Amino acid sequence: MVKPSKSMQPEQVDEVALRAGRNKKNSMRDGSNSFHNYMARKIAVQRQQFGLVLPPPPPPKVEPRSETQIPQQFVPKPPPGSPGKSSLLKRNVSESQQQPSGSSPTPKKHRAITFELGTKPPAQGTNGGGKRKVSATTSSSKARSMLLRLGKRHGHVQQKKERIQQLQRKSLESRGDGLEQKARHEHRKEMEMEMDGATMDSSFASVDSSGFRRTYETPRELPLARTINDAPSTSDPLMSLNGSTVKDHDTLLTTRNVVPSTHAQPLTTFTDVSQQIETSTLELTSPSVRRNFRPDLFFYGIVIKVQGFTDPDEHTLRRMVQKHGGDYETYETTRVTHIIASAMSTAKQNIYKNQRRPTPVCVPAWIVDSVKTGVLLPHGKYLLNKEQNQQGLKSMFHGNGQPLPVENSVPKPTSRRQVIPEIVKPHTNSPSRRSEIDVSMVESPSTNGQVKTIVESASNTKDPATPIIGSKESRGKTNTQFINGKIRTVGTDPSFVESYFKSSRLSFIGSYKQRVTNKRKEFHDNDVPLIPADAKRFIFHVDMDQFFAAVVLRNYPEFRNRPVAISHLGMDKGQHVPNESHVSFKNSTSECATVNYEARKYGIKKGMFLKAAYERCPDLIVLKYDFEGYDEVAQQVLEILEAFCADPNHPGAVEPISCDEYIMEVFVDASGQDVHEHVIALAEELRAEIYEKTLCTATAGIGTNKYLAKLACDKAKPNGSFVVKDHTSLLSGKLLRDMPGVGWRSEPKLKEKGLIRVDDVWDLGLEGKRLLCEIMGAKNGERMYDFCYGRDERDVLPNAERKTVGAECNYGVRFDGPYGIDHFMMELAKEVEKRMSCIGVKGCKVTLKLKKKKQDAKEAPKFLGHGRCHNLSKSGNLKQASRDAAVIASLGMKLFQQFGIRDIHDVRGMGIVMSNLRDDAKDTKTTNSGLQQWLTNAASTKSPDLSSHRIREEESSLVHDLSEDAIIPRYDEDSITIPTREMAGFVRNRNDRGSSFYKSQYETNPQDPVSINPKDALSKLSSTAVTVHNSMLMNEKRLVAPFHRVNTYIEDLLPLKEYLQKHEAITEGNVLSTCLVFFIVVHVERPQAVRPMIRMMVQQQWQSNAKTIVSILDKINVFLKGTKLDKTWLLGKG
DNA sequence: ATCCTCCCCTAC
DNA sequence: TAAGGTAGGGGAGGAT
Ligand SMILES: Nc1ccn([C@H]2C[C@H](O)[C@@H](COP(=O)(O)OP(=O)(O)OP(=O)(O)O)O2)c(=O)n1
Ligand SMILES: [Mg+2]
Ligand SMILES: [Mg+2]
Ligand SMILES: [Mg+2]
Repeated sequence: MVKPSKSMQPEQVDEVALRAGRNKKNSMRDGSNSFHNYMARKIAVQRQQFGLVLPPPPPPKVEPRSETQIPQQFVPKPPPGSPGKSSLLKRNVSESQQQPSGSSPTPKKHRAITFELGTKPPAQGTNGGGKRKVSATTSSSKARSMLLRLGKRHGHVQQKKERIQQLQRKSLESRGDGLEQKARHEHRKEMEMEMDGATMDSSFASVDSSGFRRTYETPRELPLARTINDAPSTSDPLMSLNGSTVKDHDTLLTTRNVVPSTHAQPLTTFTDVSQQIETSTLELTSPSVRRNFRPDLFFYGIVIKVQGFTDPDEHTLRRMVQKHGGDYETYETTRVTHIIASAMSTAKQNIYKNQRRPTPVCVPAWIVDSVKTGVLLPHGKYLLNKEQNQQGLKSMFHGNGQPLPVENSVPKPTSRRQVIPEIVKPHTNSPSRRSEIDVSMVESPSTNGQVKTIVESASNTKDPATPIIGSKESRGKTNTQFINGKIRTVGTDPSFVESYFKSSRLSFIGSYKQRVTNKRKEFHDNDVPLIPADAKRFIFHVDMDQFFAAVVLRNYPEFRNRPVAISHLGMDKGQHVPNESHVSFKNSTSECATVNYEARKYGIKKGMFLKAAYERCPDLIVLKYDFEGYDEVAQQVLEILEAFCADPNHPGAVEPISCDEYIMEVFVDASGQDVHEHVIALAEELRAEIYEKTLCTATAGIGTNKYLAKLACDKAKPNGSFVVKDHTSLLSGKLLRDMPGVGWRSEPKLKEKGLIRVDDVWDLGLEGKRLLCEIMGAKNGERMYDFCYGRDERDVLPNAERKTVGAECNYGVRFDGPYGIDHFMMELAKEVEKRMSCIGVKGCKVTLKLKKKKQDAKEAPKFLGHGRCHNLSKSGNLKQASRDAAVIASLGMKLFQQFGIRDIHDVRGMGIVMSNLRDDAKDTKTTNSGLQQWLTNAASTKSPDLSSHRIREEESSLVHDLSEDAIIPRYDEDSITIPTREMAGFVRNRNDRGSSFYKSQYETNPQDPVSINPKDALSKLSSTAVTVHNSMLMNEKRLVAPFHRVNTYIEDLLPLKEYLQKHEAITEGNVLSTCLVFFIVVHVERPQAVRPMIRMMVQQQWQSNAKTIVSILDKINVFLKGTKLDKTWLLGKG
């Protein structure tokens, strides 16, 4: 059994094992002692200096089930025998003991490792399929020792292979009966869909549009044996007909996003020229440059290496290139796209020429002229010894080999300008103009035949605007149920939509997160204390128990131990005796939002129809929603958590997930004895406070990442807390269905391939990963695979930027009254307008969502539900950002007509979603530049909101200046040998998308040693900061980098830094200045998270390197014009 | 290669 | 009779 050794993080074990195969050959060969030593020390150093990012030290051998079970005197325990913690625990244990048939008796972990060793495709290389290359580096030496320890297990490889074949056979077989299985699944689906008919018992109804969406949870026990009368045909003639209609409209009304003219950035005088020229010189430019996002970064995607003596010198060239978005390498790496040289021997030139993808060798004038012109000039005419190289290179790099006019150097823009419009015009201008909707168009034009159908079907009400409300009131049954003798629907009740949103629980929980984030923004209360430098990072996942029920039950203590469901049919507030309305439950398709744990014993699930719940438990107590109560409790909980995070003893940040769920990132002092006990104590403190203040119980799960925290929370539920010490035992037996990202659609697909539990993925190793990617998609598959090994790199984002605002209504949509589509549309638009003005945004893009009844669909199983529908959507753009309901509705109607709906009664739901949002404040914002804000905010430890900031030119200049200053070599000439090219950073970064366009195939082994000048090494360190900077600008289109990404880069640099320091090739001062620049230059999502690193360095270095620090600060202060940053800022308060 | 549109899926 | 929303991630496929 491979146990994490003392020096190894438990979480890293799997990673090491995973990478062992990849690095096996090299690491076996790598005998470099210093390298090995370095690696051994790396963890310790990392923890010391950047400790906040690492998982906790290995626990001292953990019993799988010895998790902390804190006594819960202060909260009511679930009633004895309830399916609470103990029984959940039991279930988990039994699951974990279950071995999938055919699995070997070897402990799972071993099997996973040996498998990977045996099956790793050798060609994968160091890039690791998007994995961080640091980890690969980190792993290699550890992997080596690991391999030694594992050596004896090589015999298992063969065994493993047989096992794989066996499994493959199995999966083939199951594919055979997979047909049947699939058919069965389809069958079930159809059955559910057919529950349209009142004939079906619809305990499990709740099926959506395409009949597929279930709103109840974990419907696993759904009986499969039921039958239906007829299987509806899968094709829908009406639909295809409509499809073609839509297409026709499409060509007429195609809408295309057009960058408004106001979008152009204030740039050099070359701006417009450059945009045009870039279009015409595509073959020379990275695709990204084609975007007019930042035309001044015309070197983006270009990576130069300067060879020999040049004029201007290497340094100047580097600066020029980086300033305009390009990059620079001191040595030849795979990233290099162009060699810059004034002279070169023929032999050397031939080397470049004979590469599989020749690297062009250009004269420095290419850079100089490009900068002068402000555009990326074709390098063709700047090739060194042009005549010699022209043939080969031209065909390589110039597509159709169009000869580049020699006189096409500097003043060419003018002559080009005449040519380009002919090419550009038809592509961008005309179609867009046609499609844009004029904002001034406010009148609803939609009174054509189609829409009029509505009115036809209307009852003969003369004045639909003033319906006689409650004419049936005298009957006394319901005051609000009927209107003019008809059931309230979108068609009969003019304010149906408005009141609907007030009563919809799903609308409530769906909009909660945005509501609360918005509220929090107003408070500006993000004063987060500094994080201790030696802090350890934990994620707390806090989820309220049976939330909707718990809140309501505060007013009904007598029902606490009775089965309770929350539904609209619940008894009135204040009423404490269940009335005889039980009879009405028997047929009710009202949904139970949640049920308490007592009711869950009966098998009642969240989202179940009331009639199904009642069937399972006739004693069920049904209570009404209390939305205000939910908001109130949610706010109390949030306040408690935020206060907790503001405590300097354990600072952190809260990300709201929903009204009853929060994720906290907490930095905990790890110097104490038992960290795990410590965090559990913290969690219990929190839970006690939550209960005291809200009388509702919460559950807390703690882990080193989001997934593990969630896992812990699931395990601890209800009313408990749990910290993950050994994630392997926790993951063992875990159903994949219970993983985030796996819902009711994916579950059967996974099952079909034999993937049911995490163990199944373990058994299959990389084959399992392949399957996951195949079923779940590349990204999700990869993520799930990582989850299976307890890995999760998702960042905690307390203030995620909102991208869309929408409102939809798929309930009660029947046009059986005076009000038609246009009214419905306007109601939705008004709702959207309301929501947009709440947060102060406008939008450019309008998306109309439509539910259209399937032709063969019967009446919906749910009362006034939508039944089986086609889900359609169509979008169009406004010329100018707007939130005006009339404008939105107008475009909405246009889009609606494009659907070509024949019968208005087929419409079962509609929604409007606005995107391409722009902040109202944007226009008036003439405040500090982003970098100024960042620095100032960092000084006051407030979280800046720069999420949509675009960097200005002077900011880039500062970045580049600082990065240059960081280079203070100690020895100018001596070179030093770095054990591997990889460590020296000579490997393409996974995020380097820009250079892939050229991907020079200069073959090198990343594990080869390489000799470099320390000065260049440092230059590499600081230029990485610039690389991040440029990459954020071009790829993310925003200034602020996610924390974990920055961390990745830091980790990338660590080995090199360490090595150089160890060999005294650089001074501490060098490192300090470089790192300082790095942190200052790279704008991180939450500056308070990186501040401890800065603090740490400054504290250590102040004595010996005050001069360096002061000079950096001076530069910043000049930039800030007034705001004074001094040592105190770097060191933090006190 | 990248963008855009339309769609599916998931979570609460 | 009841209130099946909301927002984001991601993929396929076509246009550029
Ligand atoms: N299909 C669903 C799922 C949830 N909710 C609402 C009611 C829940 O109370 C609340 C929170 O969802 P949870 O999944 O956290 O469920 P509970 O808090 O009710 O129970 P648990 O103790 O399992 O967390 O969201 C809902 O209305 N409909
Ligand atoms: Mg909950
Ligand atoms: Mg929850
Ligand atoms: Mg799941």
